[in-house]
Amino acid sequence: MKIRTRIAPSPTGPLHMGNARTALFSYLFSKKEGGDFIVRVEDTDKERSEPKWERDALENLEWLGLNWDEGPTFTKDRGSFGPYRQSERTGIYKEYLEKLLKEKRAYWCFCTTEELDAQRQDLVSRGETPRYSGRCRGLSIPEQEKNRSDGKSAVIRFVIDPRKITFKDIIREEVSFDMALSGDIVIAKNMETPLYNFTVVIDDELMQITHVIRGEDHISNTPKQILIKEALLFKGKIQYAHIPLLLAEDRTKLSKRHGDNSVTKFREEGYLPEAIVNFLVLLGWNPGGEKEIFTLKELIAEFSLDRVHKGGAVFNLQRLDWINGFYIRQKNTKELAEMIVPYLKEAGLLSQNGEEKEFHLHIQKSQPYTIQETGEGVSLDFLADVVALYQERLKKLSEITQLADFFFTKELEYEKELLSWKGAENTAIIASLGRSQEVLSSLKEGEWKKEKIEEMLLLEAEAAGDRGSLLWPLRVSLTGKKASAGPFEVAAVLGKEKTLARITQAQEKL
RNA sequence: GGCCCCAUCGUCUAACGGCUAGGACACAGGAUUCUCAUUCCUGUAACCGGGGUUCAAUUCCCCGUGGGGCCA
Repeated sequence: MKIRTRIAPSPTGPLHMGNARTALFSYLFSKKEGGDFIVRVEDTDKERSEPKWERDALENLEWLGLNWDEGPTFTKDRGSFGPYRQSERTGIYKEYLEKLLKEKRAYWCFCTTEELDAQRQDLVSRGETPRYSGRCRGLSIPEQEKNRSDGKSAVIRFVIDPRKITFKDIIREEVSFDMALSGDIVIAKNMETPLYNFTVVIDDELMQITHVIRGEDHISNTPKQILIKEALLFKGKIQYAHIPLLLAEDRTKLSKRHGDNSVTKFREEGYLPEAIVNFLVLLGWNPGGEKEIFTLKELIAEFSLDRVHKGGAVFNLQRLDWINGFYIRQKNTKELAEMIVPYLKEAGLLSQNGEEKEFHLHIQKSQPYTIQETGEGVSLDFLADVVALYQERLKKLSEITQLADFFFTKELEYEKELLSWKGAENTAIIASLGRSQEVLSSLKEGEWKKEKIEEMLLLEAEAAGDRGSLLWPLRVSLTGKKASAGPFEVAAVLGKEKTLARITQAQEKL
């Protein structure tokens, strides 16, 4: 039988990292077994569900590379299991609701909030578990009908069989719950508004889901769902795997309370999808060996639920940063150049031809970008040269604007004291910059290459005895920064004219 | 409060009765170096506690303790 797993995001907010990890585990498990991965949108909560959040979920799953075989916007084959939005399945749920009602496995409950509170208080005061008393269960169908036609507000409750339910969890072995401790649960607000524990059972059955892989926070819902499934006489065999939770620094479940953990936010900050996938999969799963860098493809081959942990895992940003930096270093610079364009644009450093003002129009095709401040046209190759200098320094793409802004500005702003190497006086600095200028001026246009620049400057620097006395002021004059890429490569990318101009500007500051 | 789950360095984890308890991130030191980063060395750092079982327990069992989740 074909393995079928699903991820069931509810579009009431952005897809977050916890959802993404659950989706990843589900995806990897099904793909490893040659099965199908399904996206089902759980949008029964009409007030809080919004199309934009569905879009957010689908876009991010796609961005992470977790391509689904069936889902609301795409279906591989005939799509006989759709629709994939719960809001489009109310007719289906209604049938099953009617069936349960007719067979008295469910009933209308007319208890008011006040009455329920009172019942609860009573049980608590006697030291018992607060749960629904079952008061409305005895109502005959005509009584129920009468109450309803009287317009009394009501919900539909499912009769919980007070048995011990034991199920096998792939990760936790046997788990059991004594359902005698649970009252009858609400499965629908009305015929058109079924609730989670009910819809999930129907959808998993009808969509022929074989493995439910979800967060541990759902483990206590499982016995309820099993009871509903039995009441509906569903035949599908479902295996459960409750994966450990993603935790924040304070070791509680990662949530909005801990800040924005949406996938979109990480994407916008410049985390790479392969880094996020690699990072998330190692939270709760380990491959057995000491290898820790994995592509999605490798993960499909190696993933196994047997090696999933039971305890929750803290979401450790430093480790994500390290993995992300690693993947950034693997990219070729052309690719990276394209990836940093949005950040440079966002920061107002760069614009793209044809997108804005008409003064861009005369710029050549080979120079599709324009430096905002100077109006100069630049090529992708130029951006590749820039990003190459910072490739090994980037933890995330967004950092490029802070690190390499000096390539995109007319005037550098920095304190003149920064030019001083080991407390050197102004006259010494001016002289040092003068020597750099002299050396660099002597280079012909064709010689303006990093290697040649380095060779010539190093010669001069060695003569000075202390390299820093020459190189530090030079580097600061070009970048305006305490920390940056080296002066040779910066000069090479900057070009002769700008390099010399910046050295002069530095001297004038002193 | 009830039920359920969990427990190895700060963090992610390896170990499936016998090892100086391994790796990675982070941190500290060093090498390279004008700075930062990369890279390469080195170091600090963990078996929650108590009982069993066993020749031998991080590992198996029980009880605590601690943490978490769900329901209310």
